[in-house]
Amino acid sequence: MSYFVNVILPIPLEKLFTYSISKAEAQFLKPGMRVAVPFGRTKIYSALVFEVHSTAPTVYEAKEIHQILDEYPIVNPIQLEHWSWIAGYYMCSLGEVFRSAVPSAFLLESETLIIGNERAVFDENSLLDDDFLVVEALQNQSVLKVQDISAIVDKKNVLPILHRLLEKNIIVLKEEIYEQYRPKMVRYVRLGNDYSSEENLAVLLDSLSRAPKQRQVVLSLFQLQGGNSKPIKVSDLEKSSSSSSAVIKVLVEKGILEEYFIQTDRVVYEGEKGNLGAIQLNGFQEMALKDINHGFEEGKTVLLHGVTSSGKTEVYVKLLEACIQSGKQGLYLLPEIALTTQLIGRLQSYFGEKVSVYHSKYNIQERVEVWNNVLVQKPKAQIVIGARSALFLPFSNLGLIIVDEEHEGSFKQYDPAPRYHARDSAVVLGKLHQSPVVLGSATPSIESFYNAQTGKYGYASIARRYGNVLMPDIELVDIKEQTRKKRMQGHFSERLREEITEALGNGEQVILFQNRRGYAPIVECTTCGHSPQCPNCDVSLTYHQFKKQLRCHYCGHQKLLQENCEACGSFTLDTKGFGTEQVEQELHTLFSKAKVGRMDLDTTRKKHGYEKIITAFEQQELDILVGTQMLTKGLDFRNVGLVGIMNADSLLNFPDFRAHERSFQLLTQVAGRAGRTEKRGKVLIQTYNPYHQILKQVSTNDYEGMFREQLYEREQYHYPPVVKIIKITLKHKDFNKVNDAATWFGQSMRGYFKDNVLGPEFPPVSRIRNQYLKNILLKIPSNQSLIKTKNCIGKIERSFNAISQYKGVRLIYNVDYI
DNA sequence: AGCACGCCGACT
DNA sequence: GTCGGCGTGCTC
Repeated sequence: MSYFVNVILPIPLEKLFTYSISKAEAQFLKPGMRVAVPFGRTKIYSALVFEVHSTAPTVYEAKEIHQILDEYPIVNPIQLEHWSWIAGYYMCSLGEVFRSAVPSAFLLESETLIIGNERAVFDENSLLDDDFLVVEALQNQSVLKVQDISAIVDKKNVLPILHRLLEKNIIVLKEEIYEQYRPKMVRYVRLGNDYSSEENLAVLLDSLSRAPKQRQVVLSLFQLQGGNSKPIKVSDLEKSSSSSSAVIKVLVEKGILEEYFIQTDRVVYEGEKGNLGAIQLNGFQEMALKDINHGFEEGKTVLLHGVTSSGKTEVYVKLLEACIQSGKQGLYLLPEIALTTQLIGRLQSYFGEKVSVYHSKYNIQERVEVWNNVLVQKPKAQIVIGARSALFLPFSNLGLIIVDEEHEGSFKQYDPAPRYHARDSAVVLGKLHQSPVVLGSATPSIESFYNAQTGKYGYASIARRYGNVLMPDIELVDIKEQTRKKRMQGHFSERLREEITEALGNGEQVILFQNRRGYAPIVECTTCGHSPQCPNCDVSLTYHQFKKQLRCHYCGHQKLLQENCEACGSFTLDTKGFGTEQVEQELHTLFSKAKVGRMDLDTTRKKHGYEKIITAFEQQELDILVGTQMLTKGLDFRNVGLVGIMNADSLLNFPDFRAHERSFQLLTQVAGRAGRTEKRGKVLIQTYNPYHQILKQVSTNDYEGMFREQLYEREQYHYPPVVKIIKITLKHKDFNKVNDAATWFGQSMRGYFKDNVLGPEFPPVSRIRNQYLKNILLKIPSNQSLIKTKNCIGKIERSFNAISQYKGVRLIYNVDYI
């Protein structure tokens, strides 16, 4: 009998691949273990075992696996089931889910190594120049990588060289896969065995009298040890003896010191022990908790709708407490940007070292550690707080999933596939684990609130702010009128200036929100009207004053701003629109004494940039903080008396059916940053259109009014949650090809789905990185089968792929597009 | 997705 | 003449 495995490869191919294995391997291998397999002519990939069987493939000969990479499954059956659901629902391959679900360190790829053949006999003079360079390099270094060769000969394509050398038997190739994860080993030292007794030590110190540095090190070691036998890190010793590693190295070589290694965790929590159960819920929170548990009993996902600053976190803590007391694992999902030190710190102070954190700013090594801790159910990973990808950790015993800020669009992955929504995938994961799920928000998404209204989800609410702090007082400022009366200074209305002055006078801090980074989104020549465009994308370049640069926010292209117009040469350049940089600059002139900070992608790109700004603001080193929507998320500043929204219209006029919902959420969330203590906070919203319905609803905090109105509109025009939508994007560098292909695809779709197909239509930015885009939107009414619909799209795709003139046009499916 | 193979312009 | 460009087809 022969044995086979079907494996998932981390590539966007629909099928599983079959490899042959020995009987022993068949007995050892389990689904969820990784194997290295040869793929194509040269590559070796890490693949994940999906099933072990003994049915030989009929139309091809299965290759043998290269090696087994795991001793036990790193992915469990529940995950595989969850992945299958994601692949099916979001229309992508299992391989794509695999690729984004596991830490990249698990996905080893092979690298071709070039090794010199020592026994080769050849005439050096017969070699070409390039070949000779390689041979020469191999004499110094026994192993070379392909990119090394490429650097040596300064050519991109080194295959011909390798071919020639291979033919002459001068080199051998080897495919090597690397385990990327290395446990972190910390170097420790102790005194060598010969010197353990006191007399010997005296002798030793004597003998070192002429080597003061070394003597100092030995003395320091003693001090550090302080009588007990705890291990001493080399790095600590270096520090306390203020000597170099060279000195220690000499001592080790002399045998006076002995070094040894201990494997340690990269991710360690260094705080106080958790003080479980120390929190006391107020009546409103208590009610919400009861409602949530009631929903859980009915087996429902529960929406927790609590106004900003109502103390949802405490309710989560109570839920998590119950979860870990029953010995289960808890998962707390947050949007990436809301994963602040503030919140993590709070959770850790409740749960101590039972909390692990998992998000994209962690390096791959740290992620592997969290993964492994969850896999073996270590207590230190009993609660995981993380961004959307934490959903993929190998939980086997989930007892609770919290999705906080559930309305956040960033829970939906946009690119690459799988384009999954972490909130919805979490609900499915909860079902698989029979674990309850709570979705929390101050401004629930229309979808979730709709689900709560229709009884699909349970509902709990906290309508009061914690400590009975009043909701902020929201005032709309008509900047059209202000402009007419010439009361504007830069982008600041008279009211805003007054309020800022007052707040600063009271020693309060101010947050100003402008949802656009850079100085100005458009630079325009007032003589000829020309404005610099991105060469790769169909957008104007944004001016960043800091480096006098023009930048494309889509592809990252940048160049220096010239002083005169690049089209007509005149010096009459002007800017249109404004971003955070400009607000910051205006503040410097208007409030020259205030210390101003800016928080946007440009100032937080570095690993700790974000934290630095937040800490500076928290510790009141800054008076005014200007920022983009980053500052709406989960930040809790005590001393903010005023929040100003520089321009609400840019949000409201966004060409999308969710624009109003999103504006309401964003504005309410920013407003929520104001006045989190006894004093009532003030919010000023500057707008050209103060009578806009959404702004009124924001100012009266009328979520339900907003919901009713939006739902009515979506029922009228058929948008979610009344229908499901799939956005299909066609992408190619040739404009006409995309156009024709999209027309064909749209027509085929219309053949099946009639008026439920919208487009094809060019998106607002129709070319990104030199690729043209065109979208088709499919609406799926609730009574239409999703599976049948997707099968049907699949059929159209197959016909499409058979048309040679559309070859190379990429199809991108985005289910539940946000 | 990679990556090989194959065919075509522009330079050492 | 080679070098490197991209189109095409396949991967157990």
